[in-house]
Formats: sequence, structure tokens, C-alpha cells
Amino acid sequence: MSVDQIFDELLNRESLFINKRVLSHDYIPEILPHREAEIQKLAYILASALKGGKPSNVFMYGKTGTGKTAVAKYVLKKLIERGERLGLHFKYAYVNCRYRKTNYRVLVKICEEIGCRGLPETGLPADVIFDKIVKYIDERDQLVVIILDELDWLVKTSGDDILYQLTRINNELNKAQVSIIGITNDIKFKNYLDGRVLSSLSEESIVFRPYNSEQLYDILKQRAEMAFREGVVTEGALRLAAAYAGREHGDARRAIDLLRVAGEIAEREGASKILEEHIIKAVDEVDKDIIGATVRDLPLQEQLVLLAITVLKALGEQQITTGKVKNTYEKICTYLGYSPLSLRRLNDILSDLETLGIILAPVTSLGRYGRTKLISLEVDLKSLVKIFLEDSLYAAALSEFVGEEAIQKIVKAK
DNA sequence: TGTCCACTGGAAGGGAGGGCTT
DNA sequence: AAGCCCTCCCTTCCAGTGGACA
Repeated sequence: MSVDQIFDELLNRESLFINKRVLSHDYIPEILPHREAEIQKLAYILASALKGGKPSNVFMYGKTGTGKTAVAKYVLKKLIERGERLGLHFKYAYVNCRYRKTNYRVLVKICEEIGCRGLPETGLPADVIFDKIVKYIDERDQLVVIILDELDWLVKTSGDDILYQLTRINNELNKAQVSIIGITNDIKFKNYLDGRVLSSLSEESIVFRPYNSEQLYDILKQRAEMAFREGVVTEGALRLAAAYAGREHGDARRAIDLLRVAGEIAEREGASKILEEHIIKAVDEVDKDIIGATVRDLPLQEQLVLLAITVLKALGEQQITTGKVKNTYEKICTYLGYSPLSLRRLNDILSDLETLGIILAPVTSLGRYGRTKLISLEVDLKSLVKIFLEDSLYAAALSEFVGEEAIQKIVKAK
């Protein structure tokens, strides 16, 4: 089939989707099923702003895909709308700390979110940025809510200094007020916080329980009705997607991903309906997508270290120690023409990869044979190999150090 | 019981890339 | 332009360590 024919066929065929955007991660529907209680609680807390008061700071926790971010954004959107009708000026700043791991970058992002633009990514002292935020807010708004999503990432890497500053920001404001919503999926996270910060930040807290498969089914049904043409999604496919996502830990995001990818697969195959088989095919692809996105986002040196671990694993190495990773990593660097980093730095990279959930690296003593990290993969080796094969340089390194035959064996394994 | 391995992880500092002030 | 400050990423140095082994 020629490229033109492919385009023609695609244009002539009626798409299964009517609105694909409702299946994206940042879409927030008008109704959030099974989160009524959480919405109510947050609404009560924030409502005091409508009477000119300062809402309490809130701490929200729950696993990924339990609706924390969606609920926060949903209630704030409503609050801003209502405020506008009353002539009040509210705003919120959303920062995902996973992607802004230093205090400075979080502050810059808050600045951008509230509309104070044009700040440099580096160069200024952090307290200058802080003063800018204070001044900007005080001149314009009555209330700014700062949502710090995946807060544990920030605190683990940079400590809680910035949280302390932010929780005290109201002392510096004359007219305006700031409330903070902290979001995390790490329940133990509280242990890392200083007592003063903790008490100030968790004036109120909301816990998000995982969805069960029945609830996931309702969520999927709602999204399916908006995303696809009528009758495209079969009941069986919906039930299966809900069951798959419910089995992990009630992750709605994963359930919605499954539905979207299944839709794409069905469309590619020219099917007129989304069936259970499409969901089954989607499972593998969604997993690979999640790992792939994480790996592609890693800095070069972290990718090289992960590649070294992948090589060792692919070679069937039973006990992967820091020393072995260092050897293989250095060989790969030489082969690809990069200069390797020091052992000290490599050790930090291993800790980073562990924080990301890609590897497990507990420090273990091997007695006479020293103390080291024992490294194992937390993600599927096959998916990882496939991701590295997509890049021609990494593919060459895999072929050099593992061998073409062994790679094919891993890729084709069930 | 002491030794010793193979690291771990804190501390200090350097330099690249940037901005501000004078 | 010079001098000073910042952050970020990295290196060097080094004291500390858990447990198998002699």
C-alpha cells in the first residue's frame, strides 16, 4: 500500500473517536464519579475564601490515579468561577515537583503559574524569586492557592526549607493570602518533614482511597461515552479494562490509558468496535509507554547507567553490584565515545534510579567481599531492551555487549 | 575476636552557565 | 567591563561500615 493510499484510507474511514482529548491525563470532566466526599471536604475547606478568610493548608494523599490532582484542580476551578461572580480575584499555581526537584525551580514555576513571567532558569538568589512572588501576589490577588503535586520528590532531594518559607509566606503579605495544597502518594513522607512545617501544612488532610473495579468501570463508562462514537466500546472491553486497572491498585489513570490505547489499536486494525482482545493488546503497550517515557526523560548519563544494568541483566548476571555496574558502564562509555563519571557520582545516579522506581538497590554487606548496593530491575527487562533498541546508538551497544542472538531471545520471549 | 573488603555517603570545593550591580 | 552573587553538576577526599572469614 502506498503512503497516499494509507492517507486516503485514513481520511475516508470514519474514526472510532469523537473526542480523544477526554482520554488525556490533564482532562478534568464536569463530574468526577466516586469522589463526591473528597470534593465536598475540599470545597468546605476552601469555601472560607469566599468570605474573605484564609483557607487552611491541606495535605492530600493516596496512590497514583486516585484522583487527587483532578479533585484539587476541579474544586479550585469552581472556586475561581464563583469568586469571579462575587468580584473576588483568586488564582492557583500548579507545580509538579517530580519535574522540578530543586527549591529554585519550584519557585520559578510558581512565579510563572501566577503570571509573573520572564524569570531566568538560573542565576538569581532563591530569596529574590521569593520576594518577587510575595510582591506580585500582594499587588493583584486576594487569594493564591499553591498546589505542590508529588511533594515527596522535592523534600527527598532538597529538604523542606522551601516548604517552611511557603507556609510562612502569609506573614509577609499585607493584602493577599496564600494557601497550600500538598499532594503525595508516599504515606511515610511525613517522616521527612520538620515538625513546624508538618503542623502548618497539614491543618487539614484528605485521604484518597483506591478505586475498586466497579468504580473504575463507572469512570471508564463516563469517559467512553464522551470519547467514542455510540456503540463502539463493548461492555466486555470496559469490564476488562476496569478489572486490569483494579488489580494493580485502583489506578484510574491506567484504566483510561488502556481504553485510549485499545481504541488506537482497534482503529489501526480497521475494527468497528473495541473488544476485549484490544484491551489485552493494550496492556503491554501501556506498560512499555510508561517505562519508555520515564527512560527517555532521563539525562544521558543516567540512561547509560541504566543501559549498563540492562546489559548485565540480559547477560544473566545473578548478583549485580555497584562495582560490576561501574565496569560495564565504563566499557559502554568508551564504546560510545562518552567520558564516564566518577564512582561517587555513579552512586548518586543509582540512588536516583531507585527513587524513580526503575531499580531496587538496597545496601547489602557481602561480608569479606565488602559492602555494596545489590541492584535488581523493578521494570520488565523485555520492555527495557525494546526501549533501548529504539535508539540506534544504544542498540549498537546492546548488540556489542550482549550479542544479537541473546537480544532477540529476550525480545521474543513471552 | 579482629581483620579487611568494597564500597557508601558526607563534606568541601571547582567550574560552567547564568544574572545583578556599579 | 569587572566583580560579585547564584544554581547545578560534577570531582576529590575520606571516615565509616556490616559481616564473612581466618
